[in-house]
Amino acid sequence: MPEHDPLEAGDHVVLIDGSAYIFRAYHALPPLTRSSDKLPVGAVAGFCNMLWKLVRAQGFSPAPTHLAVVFDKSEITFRKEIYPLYKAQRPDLPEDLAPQFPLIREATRAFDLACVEQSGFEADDLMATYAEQAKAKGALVTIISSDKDLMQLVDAKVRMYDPMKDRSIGVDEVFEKFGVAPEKVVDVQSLAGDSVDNVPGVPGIGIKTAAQLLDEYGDLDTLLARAGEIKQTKRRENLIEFADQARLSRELVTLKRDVQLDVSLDDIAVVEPEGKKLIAFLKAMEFTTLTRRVAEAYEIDAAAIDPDPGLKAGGARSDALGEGLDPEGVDPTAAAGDAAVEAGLTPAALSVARISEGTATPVDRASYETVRTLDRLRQWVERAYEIGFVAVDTETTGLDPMQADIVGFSLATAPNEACYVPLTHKGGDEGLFSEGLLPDQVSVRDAAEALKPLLEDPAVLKIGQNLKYDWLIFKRLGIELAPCDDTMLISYVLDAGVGSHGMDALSVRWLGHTPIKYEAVAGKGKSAVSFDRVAIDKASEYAAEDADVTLRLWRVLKPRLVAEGKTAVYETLERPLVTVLARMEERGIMIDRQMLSRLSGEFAQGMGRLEAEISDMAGESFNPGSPKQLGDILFGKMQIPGGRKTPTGAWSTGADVLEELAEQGHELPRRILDWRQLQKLKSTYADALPTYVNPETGRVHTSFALAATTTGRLSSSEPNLQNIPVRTEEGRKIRKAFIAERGHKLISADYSQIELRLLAEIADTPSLRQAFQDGLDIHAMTASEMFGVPIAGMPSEVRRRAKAINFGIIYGISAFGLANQLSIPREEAGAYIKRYFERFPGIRAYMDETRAFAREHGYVETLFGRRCHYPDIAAKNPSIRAFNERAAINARLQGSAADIIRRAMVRMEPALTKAGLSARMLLQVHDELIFEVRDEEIEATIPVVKQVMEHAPIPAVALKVPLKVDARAALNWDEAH
DNA sequence: TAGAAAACGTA
DNA sequence: GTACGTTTTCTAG
Repeated sequence: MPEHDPLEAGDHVVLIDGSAYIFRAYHALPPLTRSSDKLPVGAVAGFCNMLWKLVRAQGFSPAPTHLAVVFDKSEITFRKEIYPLYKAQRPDLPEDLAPQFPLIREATRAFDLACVEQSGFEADDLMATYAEQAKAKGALVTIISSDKDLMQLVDAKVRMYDPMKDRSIGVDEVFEKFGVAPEKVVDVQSLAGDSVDNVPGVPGIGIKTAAQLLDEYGDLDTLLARAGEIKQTKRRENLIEFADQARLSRELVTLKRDVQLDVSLDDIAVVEPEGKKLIAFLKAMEFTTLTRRVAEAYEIDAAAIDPDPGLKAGGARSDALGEGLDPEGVDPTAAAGDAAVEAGLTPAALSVARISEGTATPVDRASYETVRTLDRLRQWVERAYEIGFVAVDTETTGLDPMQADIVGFSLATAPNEACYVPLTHKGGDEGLFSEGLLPDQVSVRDAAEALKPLLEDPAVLKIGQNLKYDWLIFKRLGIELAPCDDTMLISYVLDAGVGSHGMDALSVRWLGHTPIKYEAVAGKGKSAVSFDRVAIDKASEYAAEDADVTLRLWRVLKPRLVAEGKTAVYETLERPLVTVLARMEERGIMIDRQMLSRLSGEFAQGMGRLEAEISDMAGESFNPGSPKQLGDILFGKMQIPGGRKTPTGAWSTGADVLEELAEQGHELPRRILDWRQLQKLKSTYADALPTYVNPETGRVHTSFALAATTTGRLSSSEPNLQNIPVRTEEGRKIRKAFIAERGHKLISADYSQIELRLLAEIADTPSLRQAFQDGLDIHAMTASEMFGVPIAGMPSEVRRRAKAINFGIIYGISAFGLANQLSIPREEAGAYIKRYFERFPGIRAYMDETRAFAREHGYVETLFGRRCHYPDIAAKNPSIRAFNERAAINARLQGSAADIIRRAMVRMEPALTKAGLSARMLLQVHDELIFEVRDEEIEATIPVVKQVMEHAPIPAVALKVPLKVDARAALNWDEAH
């Protein structure tokens, strides 16, 4: 905190009535919207211009030494308590005004000025108190407002200024308005009342009469005491009858001048704004003129400063989905619009407000509680019930949710309101027999029992980061977490392609806060300990912070879903998949370890044979696995021409290079290729897979990542079961080792040509669409169109080229890439592409449109509204730019396909259940689903699976192109595929 | 001993 | 030409 100058005589205190300013500016200034996303910013612009003039002391003397922008806090004030009708008939906020409130607060912070609000009090009371204190110290006060309620404060040292009319309001102007001196203004208002604020006053008495009466009787109390003397009958009767109402009105209109201020007068001393922060804000608002002025004043290059990322245009667009959400698939507690409705804000306004809230309250680790007793835990559970949501995070002994044991968990119910519940932390002594639990911990059994009703209660939303992990941990404790919100997935829906979605990164990005690193509490590398060996106080800070941060992220990110029209994407493609994938991981798949072990031996033998031949041919023994040594042998010692270099300048010994050399008749490269194949199959599959078998289940449980790709595809790891070999005969031996349990078979169901079909759909190419509708061989048909060769009796080489072109199109084709793929000159590849576009002009248009859209918006969207961001799409470097363009073109197709199979997966289990089938979905490999099915249910299951997959786009999107799914059952994955 | 690079498995 | 994850080797610390 900067040092504040104490206020002294002669200082100038400026108080801005923030809320009133917004209303006045909104009505007085022409409407202005931010050009990129039409966010209304008229009042914000006026406000910023005014602040800039104030801090630069332009046309405003003396220069302010202290300044605060004062807001109403939208809560119950003492006035509401004494008179519930007070300000009860305020009209609803205009839709384009509401979002400007939080922005004005942001603007104030950007100017480094104090932003003051205090619950229980209106802005007027706070200003009255500041004015009173300033006056007492001999300072001059200016209140920027035209609210007549503030006129009671005016005197020789306190003036008002109406920013809209640009006029000063002193004692004379107040007299003009009320017909009395400022100190009598309260009495006038008590009599005359105020229809706007619903202050009752005395019927039949307006300002004029009130002033006249007060002139005659002196003050309100005297007047009411002597009301019987008044000649006019009606007026006399009213004054007597409504005397109490007048006194009540006085209580309402009299401003409190003795509020206990949270922010002292000294705290609002003016400091020079930090130019960069201010420019970042102004740029985000797209106020170009003021940005330029500020930049000039500070001699800063505005172009070098990025717009405030939390505030810049995010593109508030409506949902791409026209479908109503499946009623059964949507959680009642998930209604993201609720918060907006409650707060009386539009979704965009709430979103902006929450983004600024994110950085407002610092994380205070001292506020966290370590829960030591079941009683305290029950109180936290009670608290979660009260508010209807709770952030949850588990701490465990490892990273594998199928093996790790719970050590403790944390809960958070509000920012800085978080706790950690240690369960199984262990003591320091390393004795062989005494692995003693530390004292004062709730037992796992008691905790699970206390938590289960809460975590399974459909009325309480559980919030987490990467909840699939915690879901599995709780599942193993007999708890099925529901309903859930996952901050990682919300971030992924909103910002796929922008940074990572890990908690630490999100915290830095949205909360400006760096959480404690896991390594800092548990150590890393050799000295790492499992979490149950971490001291409880350290663990507590770390874990409670995780829950706290998760909750804060949820408050920031969740409203963005509504504001940016991405609720349907989140609700249909992300949220329901958490449990679907968790169950798939939980089931795992069976492998034949004996078969893999035998294969490993075979591969080792083959490698040994090859190694002997290789060293013979090379004339020396070397490591065939070393690209460096191999390069030296091939291109150094053996002087084989035609070598290429890798980007780092080393000899390239990739498969494509070795393949070329082999075709030229060189024997050694062929042997190396064979050796590498065996090496790969042995190390990555035959040897590695058995190490992943879970000792308790005897099966392999992969981990599917939901938020790892830019396009919406899943990824699989530990082990990656999405890259099990299939292309070569040797490789397929590995695949044969994936088997079904006794009495079952594996069903593999895969979409045929789904991305090409989506190309035909999205690029709206009738000839391609027709080909799919007619069930033609699409590559042959392409070849026939391009080269004029009839499909019947087509040479396989012609079809192969057309197939390469079709794939090239999906990948965003370049002549360079196609030439590489087909081993033809670049010119020839270019000619192919040209001819392709002549035959299919719609596809060229599709690619051009996608490029232009991505360039303009920085993202593309799938058929289902999923956004894939490409922040480098406008890079100056042409190869980076071209790469991003190809990726964006591919993303619409790959991403739409990913959306479709996600939809199928979400619907699959209910469809199977409904059909009375027990099939278990085990794996997803991008366009393929693997099931384990009881022998007697195979025939009934296949049509259900096909039906769900082929109709997955309905009803969100009705494709003109049919989707085709091939499904087969067998004892192992190779034969099912 | 950690991280980059090269290589290669899949859709 | 797109999208991934894993393994081994190599290099810098």
